[in-house]
Amino acid sequence: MSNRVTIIDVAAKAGVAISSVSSALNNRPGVSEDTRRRIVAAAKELGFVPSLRGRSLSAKRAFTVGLVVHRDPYVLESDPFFGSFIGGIETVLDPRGYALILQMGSEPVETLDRYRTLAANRRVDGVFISDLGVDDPRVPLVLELGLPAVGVNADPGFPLTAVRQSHVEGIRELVEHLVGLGHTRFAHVTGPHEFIHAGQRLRAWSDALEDAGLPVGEIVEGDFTYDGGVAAANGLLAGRATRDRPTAVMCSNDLSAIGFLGRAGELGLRAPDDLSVAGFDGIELGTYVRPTLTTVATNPRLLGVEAARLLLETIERIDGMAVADVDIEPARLVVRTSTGPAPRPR
Amino acid sequence: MSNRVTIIDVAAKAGVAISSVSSALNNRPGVSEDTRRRIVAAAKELGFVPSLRGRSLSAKRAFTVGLVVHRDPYVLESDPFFGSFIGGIETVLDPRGYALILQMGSEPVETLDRYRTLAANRRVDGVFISDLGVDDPRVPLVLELGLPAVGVNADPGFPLTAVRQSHVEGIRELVEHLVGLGHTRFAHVTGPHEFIHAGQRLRAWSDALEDAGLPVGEIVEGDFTYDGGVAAANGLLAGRATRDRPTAVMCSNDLSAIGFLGRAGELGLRAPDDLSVAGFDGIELGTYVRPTLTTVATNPRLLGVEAARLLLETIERIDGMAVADVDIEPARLVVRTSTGPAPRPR
DNA sequence: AATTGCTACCGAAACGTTTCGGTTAAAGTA
DNA sequence: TACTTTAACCGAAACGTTTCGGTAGCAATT
Repeated sequence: MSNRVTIIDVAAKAGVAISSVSSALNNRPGVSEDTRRRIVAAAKELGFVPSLRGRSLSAKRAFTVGLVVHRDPYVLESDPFFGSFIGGIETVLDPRGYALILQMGSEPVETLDRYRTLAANRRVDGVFISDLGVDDPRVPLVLELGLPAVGVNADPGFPLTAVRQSHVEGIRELVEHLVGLGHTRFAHVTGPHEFIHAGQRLRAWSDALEDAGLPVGEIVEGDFTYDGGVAAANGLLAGRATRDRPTAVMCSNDLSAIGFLGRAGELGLRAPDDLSVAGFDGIELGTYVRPTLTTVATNPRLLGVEAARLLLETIERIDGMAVADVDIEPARLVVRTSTGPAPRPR
Repeated sequence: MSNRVTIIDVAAKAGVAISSVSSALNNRPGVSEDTRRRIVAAAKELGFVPSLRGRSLSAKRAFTVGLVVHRDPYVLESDPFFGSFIGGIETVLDPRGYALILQMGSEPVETLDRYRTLAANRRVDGVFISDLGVDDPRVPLVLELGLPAVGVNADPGFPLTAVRQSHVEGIRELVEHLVGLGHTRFAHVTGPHEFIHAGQRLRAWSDALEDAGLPVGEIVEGDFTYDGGVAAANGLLAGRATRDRPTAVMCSNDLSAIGFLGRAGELGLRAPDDLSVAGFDGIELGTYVRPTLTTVATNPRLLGVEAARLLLETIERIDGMAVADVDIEPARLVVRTSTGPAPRPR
């Protein structure tokens, strides 16, 4: 209601030109220490906060970055990734005067349109691209739009700056863990094949098993949901003789592993005695369910922190040079109680 | 890179003044149908999109609203509310040219600061206030700041516009359901007492039982987490004689109910035979766990839709009049398999 | 004493809209 | 014909910054 105090008010109060106020408050040279102090005092006294709108127009920047998530509502609901990822982003954005615009598109096309509008009216200075798909259309789009962007967990050769957390070490550790426990019959429940990280996890799993000289075993496609884990358990376990069942199963994420375990229990198969099951993600829920879930724990918060850092760097880059990728520490195996020695053949 | 096309370019192309372009494109009167068509054609041909920044400065509006969530990371992680709530908000915001700024504060004080900064540099035109606490400090803050705001599931007498989904019908239905099954020993696991909705649910539960002429039974404080449910089960079930245990338990949310059920199972108590357990929320996970979870299903998406509608109405209100509250259809009982007939005393 | 160089400061333009008062020309009235 | 009304259109101000070119004043140089 009371009209906002502007730079003009500060200039009047300090008895200087508005350009001097601007210079003083932004630590630009060309203003004496004396008047700088006077200006700062006046600004403080008046409670001056520079208008983002004025600054935006002048600087040709929105001081805002965007995240468009495109997921099934349910997957999003129960996915711990975004909460922490966004939390991490925030810790970087906030002190630097940026804010995050979040949009959701259920359909991929819809998502693309969101990016387009975001770019068209310059609502954001840059965007995050998470949940990368194979041949993700958002990549050529942001390139065409000239919109600064950072990819999350991109494959090598990604044409934009990317932040990554390697899956391979942790999954290799998991395989070694299972092999060490004497398992020989493996299975892998993937995520939807259109996401590149589903493929990355499968590949790490297969490679590690091959390197160990063991058969890769069965591979069934899941969908990252609890129900997908249930379905996979039905396919891999139900109505099979003991000797035909895998004894060590990795699910592509924790939620589906928990679903898998639940269904296995109903079928009379208890982990870790009858079979071993591991997930991927490291969600908190995995520490509460029984058996507690062996998993490969990622760090979405740190991923968010680094992604935000990279994006701001890309945006504020004066020259057109690309910003170097960042790899955070790899995801690591966390052994809990859902994995154990391979059952003795009787 | 190619410089953005502005209203000036459109005016030049159409051979009119920029004010005419503005009038034409915003459907203001004072421009003939003929030139309007010419202007629209020119704008389209040039691919003109009005600059949000220019518009913002001129209109003294950010065309942005804010949501600041303040929750434990873990609660947020596994809480299905925000995904759907935000999804609902988006469907309203997007067609009206608004966007959502999401911020997270883990500490309550931090959250307050976020609101303050958001308001100070006028980054948003209004905010949502969700997860209302008792004597929530955000309420006096936004009132003091003159920041348009909408509260979610506020108690009666709330000084701001609010959107609500009543709990009482659904919880009453739940009580009737349990009473009809012959239960007589009840217990309730609350949410953290600092949230008003935890109190609202408890009150509805107690009132319904009282109205049925039955003892309210034990009440233990939970925290909305899986682990909180586990702890509550320990307190209510472990080491007790059958006749001292409650046979019907409502947990204040689904996640803690699932934790409760998990721990009960470990203690050798199976739902629905040995006891009945119900939750509140209606999360998808409840349909997958065994037994499937009886619950009172809310509609966070619709809540988001209506909250956004109300907020935009409040913002665009010319007169200072308050916008009327909205009540969406009450949360309803969904009976699944975690509740059943009271166990026969032997 | 005249010239140069530098610092501190100022004024105005630019960013891209919307809005408001004013001007023109056509149409209507006496 | 002379006057008023009205619609269509225009120009400029306003929104609140930053930036850039310019000027005044002073010390240093010749």
